[in-house]
Amino acid sequence: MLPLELIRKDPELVKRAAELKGEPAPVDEILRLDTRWRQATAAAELARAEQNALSKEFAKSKDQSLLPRMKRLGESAKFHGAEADRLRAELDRLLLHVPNLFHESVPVGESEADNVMVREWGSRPQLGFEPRPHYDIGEALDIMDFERAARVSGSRFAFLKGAGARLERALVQFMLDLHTREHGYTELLPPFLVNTASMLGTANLPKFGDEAFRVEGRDLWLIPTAEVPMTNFHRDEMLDGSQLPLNYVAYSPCWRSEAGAAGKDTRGYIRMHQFSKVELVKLVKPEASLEALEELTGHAEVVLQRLGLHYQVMAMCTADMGFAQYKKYDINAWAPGLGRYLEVSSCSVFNDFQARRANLRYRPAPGQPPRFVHTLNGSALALTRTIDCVIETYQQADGTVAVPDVLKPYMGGLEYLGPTG
RNA sequence: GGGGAGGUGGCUGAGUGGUCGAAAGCGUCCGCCUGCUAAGCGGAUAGGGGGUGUGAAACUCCCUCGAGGGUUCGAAUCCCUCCCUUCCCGCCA
Repeated sequence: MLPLELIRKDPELVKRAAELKGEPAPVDEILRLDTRWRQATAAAELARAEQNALSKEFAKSKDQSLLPRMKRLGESAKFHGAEADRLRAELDRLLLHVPNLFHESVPVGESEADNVMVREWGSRPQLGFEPRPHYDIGEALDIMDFERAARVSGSRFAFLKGAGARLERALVQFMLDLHTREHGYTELLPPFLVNTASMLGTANLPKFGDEAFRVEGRDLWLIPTAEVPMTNFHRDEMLDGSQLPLNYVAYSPCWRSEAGAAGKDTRGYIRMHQFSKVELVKLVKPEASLEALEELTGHAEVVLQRLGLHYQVMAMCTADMGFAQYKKYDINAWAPGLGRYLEVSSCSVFNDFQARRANLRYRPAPGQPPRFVHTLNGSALALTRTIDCVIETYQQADGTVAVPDVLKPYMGGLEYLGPTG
């Protein structure tokens, strides 16, 4: 959420940013409501001030003749106050629909095609034979099962089996160990269901409710990402400046309805209603947030480097960036069998956009007024697509899949995923 | 699910109708004292919003004691609903 003062002071800036992001922003409506709200507030406060003054007098003098006036003032304050509350509620509702600004370094663009590659690591491997997609390999080795998953749950679900299930577990373990031991993150195992307030805090609501699954009859949502419980971990707290930055890593399943993706990535282990992810979240001081984004992105990249997977880091352009992000990098890893890059990570900085919604504050130093923290998050990594890239990159001519060196300790020393695996 | 207790500032915790945004303590900051540190002494210290206004300030008013509603001229305090925490009982992986 953007501060109302900013919208008042520079509505054109807010409008322009929203336009470039391709998001509607009810700026003019907000300005109109703001004016009316302030008028109603002034009227209510005037009446209440007078009422308070008389009330003090009455407490001392018990002068009964004051009562009728006090009663009238009370009614007036109530009347204007109710109007002010109504306008403010509408104002707050609209404020939740105003997208975040973006950093000046974000490329202006109209579509995915305008994203800018900022670096790449490795190169497309030459396998010396026709590479197969992960779903063919997975089914041939009997480590991925889409048919039974469709029967048990529906489309966009999968079973992993045997060495496939173990591979995902190994990857999770490897990522968590890397980030906790080498990158200084504290591990959380968060709740996988959260309430509406948390979804609002990270800006998954009100705009993206269609994307999430909701528990019927309860105020609970299946998390679309661990970012939601993680970023809300310190909701409504007053942090001490000396505690920052806070770095958290968590494994969780993620659930998404994929409402807008009908017909897209229907084949394979790519776009699932449920997928596993290792997520990084940082709470930092405002002046440190852009640097923290680079650091966070780097931490995600290390995972791919250790796995020996070729990838590109893309700076998202305005149109591809989304409602809440201030700046965002996607990391796309190469899947030789599919012959395309898969988005395995998305790393974003939100500035104080989420912090305002979730009331994440810190006191820079004793005696100083509180400030909002800046929040960041990034996948490191999404397991589905990482597994695809591992399988497709390490596939052998004989149909087996070599286990990357870093994963061998997590796979009980297993060298190859084979039919017996 | 049944019954009890409770949710107050950065923290602990008092406060059952007006003089309470709120005692006291802790923490923190400033000053004094001390060769230095500790101790001691004095002072300061919640958040949010509106108005006037400035380079910053300053002044002033309003709101906020878990959330929402009600009673009252007036609510942290009384009533209702909900949420959360905790204890006992029941159920249960």
